[in-house]
Amino acid sequence: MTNIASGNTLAAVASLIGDVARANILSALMDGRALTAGELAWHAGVSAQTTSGHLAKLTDASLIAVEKQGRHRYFRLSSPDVAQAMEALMTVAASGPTRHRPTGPTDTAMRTARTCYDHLAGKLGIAIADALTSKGHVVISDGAGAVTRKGSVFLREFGIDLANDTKGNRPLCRTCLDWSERRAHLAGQLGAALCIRCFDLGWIKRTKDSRAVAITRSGEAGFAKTFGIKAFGNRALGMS
Amino acid sequence: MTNIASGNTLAAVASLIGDVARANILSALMDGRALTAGELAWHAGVSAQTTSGHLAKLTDASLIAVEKQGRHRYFRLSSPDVAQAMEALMTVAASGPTRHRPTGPTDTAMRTARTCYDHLAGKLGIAIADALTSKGHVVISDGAGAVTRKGSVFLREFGIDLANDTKGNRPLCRTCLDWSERRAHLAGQLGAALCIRCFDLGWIKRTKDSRAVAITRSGEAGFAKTFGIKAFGNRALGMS
DNA sequence: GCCACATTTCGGTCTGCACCGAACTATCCT
DNA sequence: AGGATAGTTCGGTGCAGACCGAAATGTGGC
Repeated sequence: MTNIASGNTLAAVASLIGDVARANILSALMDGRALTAGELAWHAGVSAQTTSGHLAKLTDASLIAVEKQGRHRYFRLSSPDVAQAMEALMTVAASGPTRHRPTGPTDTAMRTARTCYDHLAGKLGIAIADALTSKGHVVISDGAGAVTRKGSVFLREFGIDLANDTKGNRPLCRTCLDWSERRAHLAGQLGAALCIRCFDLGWIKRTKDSRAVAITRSGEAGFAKTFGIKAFGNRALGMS
Repeated sequence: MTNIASGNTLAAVASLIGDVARANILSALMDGRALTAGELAWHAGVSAQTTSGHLAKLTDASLIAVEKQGRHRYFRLSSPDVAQAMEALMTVAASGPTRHRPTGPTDTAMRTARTCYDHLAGKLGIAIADALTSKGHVVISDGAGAVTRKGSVFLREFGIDLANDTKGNRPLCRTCLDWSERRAHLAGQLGAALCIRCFDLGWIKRTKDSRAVAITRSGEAGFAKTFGIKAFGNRALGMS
């Protein structure tokens, strides 16, 4: 019983995430959007009353934030910190002993391409990271990434302009360990910008009731042409 | 109830961390060392029998790993992933609504300087990161850090040699958000190397029963001379 | 004003599990 | 061998909290 401060409230937070219904709620919010209590009840798999209680607890602890809009209440993750904690827990969960992990259709879609709070993850996210790395546009090591000079030019052409710092150092970005692939993909400013750009270009579309994203026809062409990534959909995702 | 895979086992892991006794156990292991079941029982604040049960659960889930040595069983965190998840949870806990966070003497020591798995955290960790940043030895942004060319030279002189990658890109390092200071400090390869070097130089020493580290007399002189960090101990930590 | 829908509050049930006392196994020491 | 120390297993107790039914509050549409 050394430090009360860390052990105590740390347990409280983990305990909140440690309930299946609440974990499902938080997972559903992992794409960064805000959902209503009703939608979250559906995701949680429990009744509306029970969900209400869960949402109150999560809000109290500031894991999620509310915004009232008419007769709906929209809930979202209160900060990227929460998303990062969730991702870290998923990584631990995925690296643990392989329980019978049911690989349903939704699961397959999730593994192919999904949003991870504000950036892309899954096979697509990793393929993009690999493509940028192998062409020398970004350098990744030790859980971090940096955009090279060459990369800055490439990204600007693609429609992304990242701010250099005052001394002209190349912009850095966070990497995020993918729980499904156990590989690093791009998060941080760059990851968010890439994700937004792909949505804007119509290369990917959100799917209903899931964080999985679908790759459109033009997306298939675009990813192949710009990043050299081919073979989407049900087939394995690879690079040229 | 969309994805069973993520929601399910994620909750199991979080639930394990979400018990006060187990959270204390994991916290005690956060300095990367291996402790015996008895020591962990003391940290957990519960009886040996109860602790044994907790340790079995944590081991089953691969959150911790055991090593038998005579009549002792040494437990340690099974991977840096677990440490990262813990750190992420602490960050969320610290950013939440300020409960009466008891600021005892141990707590003060923890805030001043402590190990965070394999690197330094607390005021000291941040002061080092600040010092290296302000002198242009490392660049930090977006949850990542990079060592500059100038920084490589400085570190080599200090006794740390980090491997450049094949293309001669400067080594990157992970940063870790400090739950007590809400600032970034250096983790990853660089953070670990710095920590080891400071121990080797005798600038810091481990304290009994805590992750807090004590700054030695020679450490005070060394940190001031090499990094320009002054005013340790009970006084506030600052930079010249 | 009235109905439909979204969400919360209340009350009560029931399960899960953290906890300890006591007894048991294993290892080291002399 | 005998005693001490480290750790586990077993059995029983008690509390916390997740869950739902029913009813209340709030909000928008007609």
